Amino acid sequence: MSKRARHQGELEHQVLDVLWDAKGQQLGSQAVGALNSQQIQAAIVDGSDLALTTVLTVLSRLVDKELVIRQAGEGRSLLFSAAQSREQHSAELLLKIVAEAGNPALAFSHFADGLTAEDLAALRASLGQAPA
Amino acid sequence: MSKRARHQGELEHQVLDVLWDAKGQQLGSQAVGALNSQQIQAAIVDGSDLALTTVLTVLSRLVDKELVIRQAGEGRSLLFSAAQSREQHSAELLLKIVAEAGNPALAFSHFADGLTAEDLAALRASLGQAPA
DNA sequence: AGCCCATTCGACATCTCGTAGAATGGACTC
DNA sequence: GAGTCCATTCTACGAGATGTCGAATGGGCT
Repeated sequence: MSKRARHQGELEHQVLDVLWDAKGQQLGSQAVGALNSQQIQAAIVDGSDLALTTVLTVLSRLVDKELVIRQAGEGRSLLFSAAQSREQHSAELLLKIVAEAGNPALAFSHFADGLTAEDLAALRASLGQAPA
Repeated sequence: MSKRARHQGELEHQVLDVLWDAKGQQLGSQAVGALNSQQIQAAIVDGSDLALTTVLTVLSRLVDKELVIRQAGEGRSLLFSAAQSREQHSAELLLKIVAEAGNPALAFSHFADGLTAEDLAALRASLGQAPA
């Protein structure tokens, strides 16, 4: 049964990725990127086919963490969708780290040093500064 | 014995904090903020006194993660020090998140929205001096 | 009512982390 | 050189998080 597994949180992350991608390309349906369990199962790139129950277990754990929203769909099926966009989630993590940083200013300077020119420009832009 | 503990990674974080503080106030000794196990044990604010072996176990785990550096000290004692400053560590985490963010620009704008005015100013300042 | 299938429950394995006693080994003493 | 002392290392166990499912449930449909 147990198939030498991925790193910690890997599967949960993969599921979130699927949901985030779905949310990203919403086609107009009012249900923003909501997918059912089999669609999620199918979308997980992981070579080995995971049991549907495995996907569902992960999904319910993500719901507990409030990272995924579960809503009723057609018949007795359920639809899952990411609670936030991938970027909102990233921003939340970013903020959490800044909150724990002893000296934000110093952390920011190291951070800026490590960013690519492209990302740096994007950051400046989002801060409302002229890019140059 | 087991004192139903802290959250995940709490102790490791406390130990890192001690080491980071030590690194911050280096007094001139060439050994940059290096402390021995008992100094670290004593510095951990945690009300309950942890066994020295507990501190050592955590320390070796941190060494494995390359977050702490272990060097020989007086006699058979060992000295431990943080591999990076608290802020460098924060910056690394920040960069890792940005690397995983699908759309950095979008993530940055959400990030900026959540920052306090103070942190926002600090971020602007650190970007201001960045090379173009 | 009976069958089907989506969902939920319950389980077990592994890994991480907290926590620490027992064992080991080098340094120092006599 | 043997004995002692103490820092370090080994080994271990409990709990929580996560991966992974098979079995049990339950609602809807024929």
